[in-house]
Amino acid sequence: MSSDGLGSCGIKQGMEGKENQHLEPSQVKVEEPPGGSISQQDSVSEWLPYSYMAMIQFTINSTERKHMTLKIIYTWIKAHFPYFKHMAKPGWKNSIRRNLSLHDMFVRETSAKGKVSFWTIHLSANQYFTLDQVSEQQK
Amino acid sequence: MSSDGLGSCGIKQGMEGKENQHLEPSQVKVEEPPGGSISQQDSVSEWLPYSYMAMIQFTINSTERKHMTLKIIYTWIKAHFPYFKHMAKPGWKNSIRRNLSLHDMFVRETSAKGKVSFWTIHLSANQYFTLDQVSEQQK
DNA sequence: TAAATGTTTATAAACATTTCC
DNA sequence: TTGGAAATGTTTATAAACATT
Ligand SMILES: [Mg+2]
Ligand SMILES: [Mg+2]
Repeated sequence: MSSDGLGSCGIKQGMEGKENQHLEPSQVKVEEPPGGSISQQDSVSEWLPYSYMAMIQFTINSTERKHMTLKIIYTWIKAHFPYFKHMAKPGWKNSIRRNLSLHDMFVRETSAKGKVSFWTIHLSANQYFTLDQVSEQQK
Repeated sequence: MSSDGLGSCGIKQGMEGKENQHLEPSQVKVEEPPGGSISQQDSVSEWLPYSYMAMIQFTINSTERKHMTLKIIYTWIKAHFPYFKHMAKPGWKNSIRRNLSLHDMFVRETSAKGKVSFWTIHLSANQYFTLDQVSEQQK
């Protein structure tokens, strides 16, 4: 029982609406690769791989200075989780912004000259989790 | 501009689903009173009258000891807001529980003998708003 | 003025814990 | 007393309204 709160979030995406609960197989498997069955990569990308809170921690902690603009957070997450290239709902950026605001651990700071704002992780809350660390634990 | 965060929440209920966006008038006005047009009371009850956070504050602050069990919170809210007699979605109790957990201002305490748990408002956060006070301001 | 960014609330749901029958 | 059902409690996702930059 890991208690770091960074496990996979377990919520299946893409067919949660009432109108989609009885999809035909043809509607489920779109663009199956010609090679054969669906790859592990694609299978995994059907799921939100971690909570947004966890993914934002991985993202910000991936940099030396532990701070990042919103735009770069979007970019990093899309680059590191296949889910956001194919399956993510259009609201995923909304969800990231909502998590940044909601959780006290994420703190917005403004650059010395003003203008640019960076998201950081509250010092006393940061356990410096990174995606590499957590992926390692799952082996 | 009131800044107490207790204003009406402004979210219209009952036809937000895609499948309900173009209701016929006959579906909108059910059980119109024989007297004529819809009464002010009924009109108001179509709307969530305050945020759940505000309503829970009114509820707990209505008692001398400023604490209340979940069951009584349900009862008080249903008794004081017509919305919860007619229009509320089935998930309204879920929303109350979620708000109690989510907001730090609501604190669960256990009775001396154990067993019963009461919800209270964090002392430093309680502004002792009551429904009467806020209704008065709207006149 | 428009788009991007930031904040807050509602709703549904998964899941855990506690209490009741 | 105990086992299962119901109630209670916690957390996350998603959509949306709205404010600010
Ligand atoms: Mg924050
Ligand atoms: Mg609380």
